[in-house]
Amino acid sequence: MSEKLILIDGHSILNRAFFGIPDLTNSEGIHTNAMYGFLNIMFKFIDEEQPDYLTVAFDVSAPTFRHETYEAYKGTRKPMAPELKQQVPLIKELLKSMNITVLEKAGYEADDIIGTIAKESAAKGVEVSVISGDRDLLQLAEEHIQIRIPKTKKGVTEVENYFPEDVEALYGVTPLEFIDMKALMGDASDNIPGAPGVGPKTASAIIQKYHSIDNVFEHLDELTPPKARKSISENAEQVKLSRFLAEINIHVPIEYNLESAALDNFYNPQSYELFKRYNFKSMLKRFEDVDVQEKEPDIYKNMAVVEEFGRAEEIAERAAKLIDDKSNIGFSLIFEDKSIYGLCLCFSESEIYFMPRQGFVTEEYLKGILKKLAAASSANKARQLITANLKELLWVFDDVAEVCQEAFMDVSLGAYLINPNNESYEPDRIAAEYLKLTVASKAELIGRESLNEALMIHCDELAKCACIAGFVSLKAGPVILSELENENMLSLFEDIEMPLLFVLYSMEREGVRVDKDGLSEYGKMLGERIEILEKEIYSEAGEEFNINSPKQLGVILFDKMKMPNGKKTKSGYSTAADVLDKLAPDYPFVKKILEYRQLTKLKSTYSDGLAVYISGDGRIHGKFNQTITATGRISSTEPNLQNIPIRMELGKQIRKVFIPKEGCVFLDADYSQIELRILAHMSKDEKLIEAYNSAEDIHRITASQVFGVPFDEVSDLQRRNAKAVNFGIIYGISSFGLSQDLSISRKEANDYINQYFQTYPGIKGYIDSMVEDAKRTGYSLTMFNRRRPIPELKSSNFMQRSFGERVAMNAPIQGTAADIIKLAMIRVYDALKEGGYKSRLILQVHDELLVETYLDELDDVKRIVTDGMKNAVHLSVPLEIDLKQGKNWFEAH
DNA sequence: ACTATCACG
DNA sequence: ACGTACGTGATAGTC
Repeated sequence: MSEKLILIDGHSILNRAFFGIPDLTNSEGIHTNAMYGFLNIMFKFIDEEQPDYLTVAFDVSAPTFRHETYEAYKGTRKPMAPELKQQVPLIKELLKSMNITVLEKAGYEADDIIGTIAKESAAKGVEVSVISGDRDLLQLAEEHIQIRIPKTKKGVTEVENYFPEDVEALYGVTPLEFIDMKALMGDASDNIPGAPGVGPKTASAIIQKYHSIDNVFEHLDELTPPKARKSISENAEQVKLSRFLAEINIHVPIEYNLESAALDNFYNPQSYELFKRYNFKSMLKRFEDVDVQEKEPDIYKNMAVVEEFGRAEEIAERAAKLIDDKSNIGFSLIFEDKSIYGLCLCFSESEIYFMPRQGFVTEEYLKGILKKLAAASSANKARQLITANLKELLWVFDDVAEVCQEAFMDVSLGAYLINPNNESYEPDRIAAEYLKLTVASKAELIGRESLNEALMIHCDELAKCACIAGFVSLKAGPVILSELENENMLSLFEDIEMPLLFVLYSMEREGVRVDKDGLSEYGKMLGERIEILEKEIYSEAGEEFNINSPKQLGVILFDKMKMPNGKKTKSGYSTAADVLDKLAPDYPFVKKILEYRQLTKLKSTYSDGLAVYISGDGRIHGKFNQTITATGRISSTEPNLQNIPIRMELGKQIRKVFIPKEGCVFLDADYSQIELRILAHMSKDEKLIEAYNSAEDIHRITASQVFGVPFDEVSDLQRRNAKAVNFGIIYGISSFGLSQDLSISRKEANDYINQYFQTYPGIKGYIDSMVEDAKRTGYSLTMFNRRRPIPELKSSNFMQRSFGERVAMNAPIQGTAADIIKLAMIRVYDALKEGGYKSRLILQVHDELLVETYLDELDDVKRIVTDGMKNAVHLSVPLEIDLKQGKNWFEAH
């Protein structure tokens, strides 16, 4: 069995990966997609071929040229995108850390190095695979050298393999003749000019006949077709130059020791660090068998699992003393549902204690320790108890935490404020970002087993997990706080987000009552209608198919029934509602599809979907997530209670099953056009401010002013258009988007926008300055200093950059609205608590609050909600709300 | 795991 | 010339 060598054309594969993989960024903002794609391709070939040797060749970054005129060609090349450029040195570093031979040589291209080594090695009897993204290298193919070109099609990587016979089969010429062929046909991607007008077909035919460029020139007179003859003779110099450029130099004077390119210890602590840093999660499992954990901090060495009750007592005492001394304590709880499995208290790097529940150390005991510390720290108002994901663990605290709010600091929440774009704010991510420390994630330590099982199997892992969280919280807490202070976000953190955490917890705990029977009846009704529709659809289609499958539906509509293509295609036909809407007037069948879609959506997502979340108390306790959105809004999951139907009549009916408990009514209040009012305020446009101060109907008055008609004479169409422009402004206006929304031409849309800006000159200036500021600083800011970094603004990609600009216009407005309703929620929550009311805030839907209100408190609560919302902040326009009450959510909204 | 679709603000 | 409105989450189908 002969030995195997894989040679990789570094830049070519990196380039392919860059354009083939969507943009990825790690927590430091480093782009990683090209590296990720490169490694994927590399691993694929290594896994498949199991080579003995591996070498990657790169061009030297300084421009190299072999010929005077060559410089000119290079010069016309587009500069490399900065997102790709920054990854070039990083991938080299990464490969070197894996002990992979990386070659580059000034004055020579990667092609030349690869050619030289491939020929040399093949001569020694080694089987060589050359991996490249383009076909330049086909000329190297010979008996023991194959060229392998990976191509990504529809997400699947296919490889084209070329031995000499494959080259001949495809081009009709030998690999060496391929050079001559290329000299004629040129190669735009490699800046080889060739003879204009001569394409692959002609070039192949000519070379098949004459075999070389020299011979071509000798027989120039007899060359056919005449067009090619003319082009080649007129561009003789250029063709000769092309011949020169196309040929790979296989005599590069480079020292290459095959033995040192042997595969050796890819997976080591150093490369592990880099894989973690770049967040190549799926590849980390390749490190499994290797002991790479050594480089982790001394957390494990310094942690102590406390087995004796007496020792636990000492630690509790020491903790109390530290709180008195105004020191911080990092802590974490291991818990599931409401039961505690252990508590970690971390006082310093060398004092990390984990107290598992056992013997005299009962759940109550552990809870008691925390409660005492919370009470003491609360009195200091110093947020000395630091942890991650505080809201989740409030469930095991009973109500104590709520009265000790100022005892706590949540590092996850702080890290979210500093950069809300991150995927998660778990301890491992916080350690990486703020402590430059690699620690194991919870998933790595205990996987996705339930804690009960984890406890039996990996007690150690559980302790490690707790200690990491405690340690990271203690260490990262002050770092995050000082960062918040530097960015003037301390007030946002302490006065809005931390208090809100307790409000959200209370809302989760209260939940919302749902009429289970009503819900199942609603589902049954839907089911019956779905069944009828289904039969009709099958009979009209002439066959049974899965209506829910866009693929199958597309075939039925556009192939079988020959409806005009909605043209929107990506992986087949688009069957989205806006496409079907256009077909519906002409095809009753499409109307049925749309209705079927609507009904099945309601049944699966809402009727059946909600039912499984009703708990024993007859209520749904959804989660309100505080660290998800980039703009500062909260999000709702398990289930999502922020997208319960309301726009369509049938869907809206489901709100009738959301009911208050006995003796209560729902009080529902929503802000009226809060985002537009914020726009008026922040832009300081006097005309807009005056408009909103004088009228209720914002869209109508906008129409009146923009189109210059009296308020009472605004037509419905004018109002609709004005409304669309208003929304457009908030979303980050573009004539295309507006034209799409209103189904008008881009030009008309542009006219509307210009008219709007003319009417309100302050708005134009405002949104321009928002974009400008964001471009300068790299982030946008809300009224309350909430920031959103917008890295897209620096992108070299037009589409991404435009997206960044729209985000820069939208984020301050949407974010300020989020700030304001958060303030309102805190005000309402505090007022209810301080007044000793039993009524509770239970839902928030971005600009709407729902309060389960006791009848005897109704008047007071109305006042509290109205005041809490309207006076959350004072803008230069009033904040109006619509307040309604009802015996269910349908009535109340 | 990813895509298409659709529910809400 | 590029190809789009901003922000979310759940479900079903497909790979």
